[in-house]
Amino acid sequence: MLAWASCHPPTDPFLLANNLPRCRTLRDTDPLLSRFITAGFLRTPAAAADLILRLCASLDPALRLLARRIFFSSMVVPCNDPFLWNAVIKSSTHGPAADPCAASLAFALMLSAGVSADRFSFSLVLKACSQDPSLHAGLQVHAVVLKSNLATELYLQNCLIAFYARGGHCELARRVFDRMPQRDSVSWNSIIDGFAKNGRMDAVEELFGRMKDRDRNLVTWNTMICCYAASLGGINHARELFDRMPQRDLISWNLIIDAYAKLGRMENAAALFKIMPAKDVISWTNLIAGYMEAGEVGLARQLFDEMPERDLITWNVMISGYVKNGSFAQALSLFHEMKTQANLTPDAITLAAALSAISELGRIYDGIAVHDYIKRNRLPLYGKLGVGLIDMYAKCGKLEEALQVFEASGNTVDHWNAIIGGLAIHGYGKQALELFHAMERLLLKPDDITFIGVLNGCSHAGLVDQGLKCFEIMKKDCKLEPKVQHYGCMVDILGRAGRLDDAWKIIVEMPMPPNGVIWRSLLSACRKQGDITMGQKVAGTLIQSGVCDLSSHVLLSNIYAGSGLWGDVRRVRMMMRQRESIKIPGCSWIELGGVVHEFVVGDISHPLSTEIYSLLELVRLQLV
DNA sequence: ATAGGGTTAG
Repeated sequence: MLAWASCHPPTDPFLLANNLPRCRTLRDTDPLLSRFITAGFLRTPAAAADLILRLCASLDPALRLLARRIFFSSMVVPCNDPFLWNAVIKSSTHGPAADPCAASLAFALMLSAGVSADRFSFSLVLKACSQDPSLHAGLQVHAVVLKSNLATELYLQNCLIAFYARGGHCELARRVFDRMPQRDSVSWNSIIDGFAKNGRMDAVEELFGRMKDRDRNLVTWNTMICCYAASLGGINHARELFDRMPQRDLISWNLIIDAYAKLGRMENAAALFKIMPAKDVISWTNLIAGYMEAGEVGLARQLFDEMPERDLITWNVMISGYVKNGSFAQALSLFHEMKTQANLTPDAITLAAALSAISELGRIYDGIAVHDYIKRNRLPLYGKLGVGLIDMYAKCGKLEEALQVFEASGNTVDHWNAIIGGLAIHGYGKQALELFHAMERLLLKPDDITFIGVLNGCSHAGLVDQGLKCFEIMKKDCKLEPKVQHYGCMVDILGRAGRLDDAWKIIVEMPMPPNGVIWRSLLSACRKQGDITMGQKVAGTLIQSGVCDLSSHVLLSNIYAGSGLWGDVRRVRMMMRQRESIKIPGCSWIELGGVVHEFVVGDISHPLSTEIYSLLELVRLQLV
């Protein structure tokens, strides 16, 4: 418990807070707390209550945490007024430093302190409970509602419907709804939205049909547009509703335009965008996202430059849009522009997009800078950020660092996939396999991406039996249907081991048509084994199926060359010339002294090529 | 930052 401190005329708490370096953790706020005490903010319970209220409303997470700490350690309980309790609960429910557990805890403490909860307390704590996937806390709050004298209030019934609907328990929401003596628009809208979000269109239609026309308001119509837009083939129905509704607001327009954009129907989206009466940042951002998804990077950029204001989501859409379309350099330059010019703080989505651009470009120093930023700001690694970091370090060849991040971050399948895949592409097949078995021991369910990594690792490390075994585990134990990539890995594994007939068998027996990559993988195995008969058989099939391209010709001619069949080499070369194929050279990069050099395979004119080749040779020797 | 709530859009 805090002692009530001696008096001093209170000044502004935010002036005191601003004079300290930015608080990031509860510990950082300790000096601030002692200054609050000496300044007299905790002189009386009333003064303390005032301070807590102000801190709870702050946008600084550390200050909100401090408020809760002062509140709980001093037990400022002003008679039976729930006002202060509600402020504390709200500070843990909304905005920065949101913490559903703290909200439920405050609510429970409130009840045990003998303060009876009011309508605000219930609605706040129910909102906090809906973040928790388990129903436990929420069901208990429901019981407290029923025992209180507020059980019959329409407003609280609506809160309960929203709580159950948000958690996906629409049948329970329906039970509350059905037992209500009277309902208003909010009740109807909440229950409809609950069913809509769970794909229960049958219930949505039934409920909407039963609604009286005077109960249907703008929110109802917008909710209906939203759920038809999200359901398969529902766009025309959504448009019908949009045209039929009595009046439309900005949300209605944004919903219908976004529905078209999500389907890639950009001409419809753009037409409506042009005629809408007012546009906000969401309208612009949705249209940009649609163009990015459709691969129209230029049009997206044009809109981005044209729009009056951009927020964090706009920048995120642009940066991840560039990444999706393979424009990694543009993604990175926009990322830097965002920090320097837009004065916005990147969030986990921005950083994850930036990391994937960085790993594609191999810009390890940018990657380390992002990692430092994440560490400085204590951003959690359990989501996409951890995965992005592991992937970035692995793709840049820094496997030690990748493993370190892996150990420090969350343990979702995606984290495991990133590290297993990273080890695999660098030839550490044994380690990839070990991690795969560790995953099994932890009863973590591998997915199809996991197996691409594992099989890839077996292929690179020549682990034939283990590869075959994993393929069986995938089908039998995990009940996963192998995709064309998995069959490709198997062809690779068998081909490298010289089991060309088995590889051939995989290709002809797989349930989907083989692609060019898979044939070329076998063809290149034929070249390595010097198996002309199989090589010709494969090449023949390739040419017949029309997926034959230049690299297949090159492989075939190499097979002949390897066996000294120079006549056949000439024949293939002739075929290549006849098709007037243009050689698309292989391209790679390497980093020397912090500068990334792009170079083209076979391009002797590159000033660094000699150096690069000797370096690559060194790397290869070290790996052996 | 300056006193609280239930339904709709990225």
